[in-house]
Amino acid sequence: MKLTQSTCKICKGSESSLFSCCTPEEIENLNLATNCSFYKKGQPVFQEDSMPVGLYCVSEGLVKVTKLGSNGKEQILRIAKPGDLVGYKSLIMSMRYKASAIAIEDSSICLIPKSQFQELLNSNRAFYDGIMQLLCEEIDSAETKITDIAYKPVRGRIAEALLLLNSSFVDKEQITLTREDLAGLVGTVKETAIRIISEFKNENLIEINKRSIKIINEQGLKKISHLYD
Amino acid sequence: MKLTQSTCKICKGSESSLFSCCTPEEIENLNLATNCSFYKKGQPVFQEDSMPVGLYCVSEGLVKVTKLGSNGKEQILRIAKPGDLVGYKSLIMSMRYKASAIAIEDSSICLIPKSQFQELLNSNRAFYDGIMQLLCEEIDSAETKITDIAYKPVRGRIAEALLLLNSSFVDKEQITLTREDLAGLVGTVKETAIRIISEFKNENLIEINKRSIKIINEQGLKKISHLYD
DNA sequence: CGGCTGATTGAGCTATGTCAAGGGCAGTGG
DNA sequence: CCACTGCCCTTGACATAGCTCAATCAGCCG
Repeated sequence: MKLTQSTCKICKGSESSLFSCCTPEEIENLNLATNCSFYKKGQPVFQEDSMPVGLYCVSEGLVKVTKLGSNGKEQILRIAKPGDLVGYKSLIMSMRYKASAIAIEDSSICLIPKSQFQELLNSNRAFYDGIMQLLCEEIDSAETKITDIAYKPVRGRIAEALLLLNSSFVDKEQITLTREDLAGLVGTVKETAIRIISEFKNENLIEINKRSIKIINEQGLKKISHLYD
Repeated sequence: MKLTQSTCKICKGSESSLFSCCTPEEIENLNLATNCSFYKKGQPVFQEDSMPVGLYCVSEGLVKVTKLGSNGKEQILRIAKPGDLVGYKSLIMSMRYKASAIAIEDSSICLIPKSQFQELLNSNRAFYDGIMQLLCEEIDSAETKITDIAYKPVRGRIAEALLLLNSSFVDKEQITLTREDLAGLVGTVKETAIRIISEFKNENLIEINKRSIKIINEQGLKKISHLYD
């Protein structure tokens, strides 16, 4: 994978990015202060219980945000893709991270220093509002996840996760997560995830090349995912 | 239960309340616009999928915020006690409620009209910051809940829930939730919750008078709750 | 070629859900 | 004051989804 030197303009470009509400000068300031680095697949960006020093913005690659559960299993809370911010909650609360972030692909990730972030928060109301929206969305998805994990069978959760992954990463059309990460995402173990994936394959809902999964019957998966609503 | 006519001063009094960062005039304005009503146990305050008209503030009583899961089981996302706000997320996002709120005790609940809420949000930075803190805390607790439900056995989750309930409702020292609500809180079914509660009773961790639960060995429960971390 | 990482598959086991049948207590109405 | 009714709570018996453990396989890289 080739990694270009990132600038915040790139992220501003992505329509989903929060930086779209920043002025050119603000972006320029960010650029000056911001520190982009490269993370190899598997490398941690930050760790649960450490203190945040700034806000991370994924420029290229993919990052999983995980929390350690009982018996050491890891629950994936969300997966951040280019343009996504990571670690803002702990930064806002000025508390230790309650989760870890780990690159699951070779990634380029920028660090916006805490001071810059706070300045933006203070000076740019739209930015502040945007962060608030992000927080609200995160609550929504967390609450949905709670309800799913509590009552929806693994089969339904995997179907749902595949659909979600597919819709978020439209560009690539292939889901390349490790089976173990997929399991962590829906709160089950590797083996169970694998079994269900092969069921889906046998039912012609998905195709598998090498490790990566391609959805070929979206409707079917949707039906399975909502079977129990 | 006797319900007095509420004023926002009451909520302002509770140190946890967000209104403590409001000026006396702001409080006075709220009082004028705010509309307090009484809800009988079991009565809905608002329903999933309806549009928010304002912010609810629990003055007396207890309210559960629930989401319907697969097969119609209800997951309790949180329980709001006097001084707590309910329904701010959907209000901020201007979206339909993603959860319902139901009184689980006879309650007195005030409705702050949407316009008032937004005005406060716009004019009082401390209030805005406070809401943001609330959102962050909610994410934290939701993410913890996800991880717990995914990997911690019911026994541990019930112990945890009892401890949490106990610490939030210090004044009453007794947990009076229905077994079914307790089950909904930790994502299991009534029968399982009941069985585990009787185990706890047999192990002298809790006492039961009538339906209500009193913790008599906090350390023991903590140990069970963290057995699997 | 050997070693490593991840994917698979099989065989059991167990926690937890489901179904069904009481039991107790509180409020209501005669 | 008693019987009735409607909540909850409780317990037992049983079924099964999903977890654990263990063995094997397949691709990949040095």
